[in-house]
Amino acid sequence: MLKITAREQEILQATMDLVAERGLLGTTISQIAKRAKASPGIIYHYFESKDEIVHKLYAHLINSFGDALLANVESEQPWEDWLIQVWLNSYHYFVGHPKQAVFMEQYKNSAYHGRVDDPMYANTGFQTLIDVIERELQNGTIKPLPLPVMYQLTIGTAIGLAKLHIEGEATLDEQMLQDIAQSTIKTLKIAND
Amino acid sequence: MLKITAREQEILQATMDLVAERGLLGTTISQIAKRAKASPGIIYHYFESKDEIVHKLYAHLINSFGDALLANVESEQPWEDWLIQVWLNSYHYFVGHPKQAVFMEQYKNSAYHGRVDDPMYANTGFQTLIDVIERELQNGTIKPLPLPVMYQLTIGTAIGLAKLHIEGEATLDEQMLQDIAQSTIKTLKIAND
Amino acid sequence: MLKITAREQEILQATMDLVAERGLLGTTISQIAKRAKASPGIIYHYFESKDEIVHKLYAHLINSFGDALLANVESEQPWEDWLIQVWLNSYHYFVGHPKQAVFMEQYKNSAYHGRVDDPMYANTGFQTLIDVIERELQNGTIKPLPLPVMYQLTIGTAIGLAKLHIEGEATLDEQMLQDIAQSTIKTLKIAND
Amino acid sequence: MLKITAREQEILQATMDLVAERGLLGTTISQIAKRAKASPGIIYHYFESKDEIVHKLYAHLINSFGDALLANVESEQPWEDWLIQVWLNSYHYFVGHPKQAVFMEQYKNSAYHGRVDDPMYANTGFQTLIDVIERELQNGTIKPLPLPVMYQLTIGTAIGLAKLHIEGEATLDEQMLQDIAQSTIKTLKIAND
DNA sequence: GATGAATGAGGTTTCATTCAT
DNA sequence: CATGAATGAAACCTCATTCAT
Repeated sequence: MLKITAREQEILQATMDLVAERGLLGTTISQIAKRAKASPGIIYHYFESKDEIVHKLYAHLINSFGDALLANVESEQPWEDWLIQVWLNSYHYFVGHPKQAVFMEQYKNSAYHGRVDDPMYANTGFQTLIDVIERELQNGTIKPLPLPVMYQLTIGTAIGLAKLHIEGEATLDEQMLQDIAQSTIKTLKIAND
Repeated sequence: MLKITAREQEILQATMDLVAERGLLGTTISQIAKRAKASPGIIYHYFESKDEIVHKLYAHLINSFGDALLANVESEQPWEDWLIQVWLNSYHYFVGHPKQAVFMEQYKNSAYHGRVDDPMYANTGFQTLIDVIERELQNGTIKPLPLPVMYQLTIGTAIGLAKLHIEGEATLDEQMLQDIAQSTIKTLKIAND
Repeated sequence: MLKITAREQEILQATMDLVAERGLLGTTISQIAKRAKASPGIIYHYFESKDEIVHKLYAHLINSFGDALLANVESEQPWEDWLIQVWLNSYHYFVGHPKQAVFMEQYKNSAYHGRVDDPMYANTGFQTLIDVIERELQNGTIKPLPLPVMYQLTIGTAIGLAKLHIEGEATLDEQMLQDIAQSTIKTLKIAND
Repeated sequence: MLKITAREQEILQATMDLVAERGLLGTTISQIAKRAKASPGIIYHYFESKDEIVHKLYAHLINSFGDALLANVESEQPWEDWLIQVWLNSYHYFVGHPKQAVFMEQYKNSAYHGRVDDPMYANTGFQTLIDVIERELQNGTIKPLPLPVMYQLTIGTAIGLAKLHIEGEATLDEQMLQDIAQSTIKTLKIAND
């Protein structure tokens, strides 16, 4: 786990806020400095480049998201209930953290993404998710789909819906969410009747 | 429908290729000119600005995608089969047109998007899709969800999976696709047993 | 005297109109072509360059102004009355030809001016004016001032006032004009009492 | 009164020099940078745009000219003598500051002028001049002419003559100047005999 | 005569990064 | 640690001029 000083934290925070407002390329080092009440020069004392700021911020947010995935889930739950809770956690995380959502989306659609390993897979939250899925694959309870496909069919859908909420295009009540979560998880399940 | 000359077509094509390679902001007018075997100046004979190129290209691709949505679908089919076919069409369109997919994704996550009306809703393919959904909403066969939510749960999922394919992260055989398509459509359906 | 074809006349007219609207450097060959219902290419059949258009237009307008100077003046008049009439002619010419006024002002404050001989001195109207002044200089009725100074003190003032009218900053009735004309001419006169 | 740093002063100075040599539109940011021994980029650290440089320079020069108007004038003088002194000040200011004269002329005949309030009227020198004129208007000693007309008939004439001097077309000795100044001021005066 | 697509140098402006203080 | 002036490459865009048709 990276150590992050308070000053670095302020810089990352300023970056996230600005990217949420103006996009990744609309955000300049000068703006970050001003927002973080710092000078452009000092930014380079804490970070090597704009790239490093962006990558570290992404890694930071991925960690934060990974932790949120496991909130309120208990390992003794049946796997379907467990996954539904993770699904809901994804949705609520992004709805409750719109700036993070915008930043991550910007990141993934930028020249930054793909140039370094995605730190998502180094996160404990995701690892736990992967572990559960692989266990159930071996138990023969879920369809033998590639992991990214499963991720897309579940968390991907939750995030997509959260983005609709953020953009004000559609809001869902808790009942509907539960219903949709159940349906999407069921897509993975091997029908046994 | 806009008339597009051969020269304009070449410029749009060059733009799409480059954006697929380097992203929207990584693509410059000079590069477009060089790729289209033209001079930077002449670009502005055909288009008013880089913005206009990008918007027109997006509108063009949306049209192309909208047309593809309705390929091989017949109006007499039961709506579930109809939608499944549209779902599969979405998937295959993006798998078969990866550059288009990358461009459209870049566009939606850029400062360009949202500054003009999304031409998606003016397209016949999408209109037909919307008509079918609204008809079934009135027939009481599908859940009363906001349209964007339905779009996300169906076409959104198809596109997400196609992107995985494009990025080489996961490939699905036709059998799996059919299965997933059926499951995602079923998410919309009101359970009647 | 230059021969000017109808087509050339149209181009010069379009140029003057546009310069009056947008300034000398705000006027492009393309705009001139469009306004003259021609193509950019054909402009270069009639003129060597934008410079030539501008210079020829200026020469043309200077001629026109020079002719206007002598309207309604009769050689038998006393020289003061003669000059007053010329003064008024100057004023009324510019008030009645605001586009010409704007163009000539733009021209004189541009890189164009000074690079070629000012065609003003080759014009019959101005020559007559100069002749009258030099005759009176020899008659000892007017002060021995350099010609440009006399021009400035008389016609220069008239033009300056006409510009105020054109810009809507001040209008003068005929009575006032007469009065001012008389006063400015008197400035030249040697006091003989 | 705006604070202007030494660096800003250098940039404005370079701009004025270049405009005097090549005109307003013939002067580029690169040239200004080079003349001010700076890089093009740093210009934008001090000014928002080329426009801002031009407007600020004009405002600065107007102030300087306004101050010069009142040099050596004493409020106890009869108004005619007072105005004659102001007239001579105008003339000598422009003769002694030819670059300023060229710049201001360029400015007034450009697209820059008229887009912002003319700072001339916010200057104490001009205000004092206007005050004196309005006072005498009420005293009934000068003709009821619009202010711009009076300005043209007096200061406008002085500036016009100064320009002749700058362009090397005509020089006037102090005696002639006094004489001309007296005559032009007399044009304003109501004849009382 | 006439068209209008094409060129390419050059304009203004932006911004990640450096460095003297 | 901290500042912010400075750099300079590169972006978008304009436009006088040419030339194949």
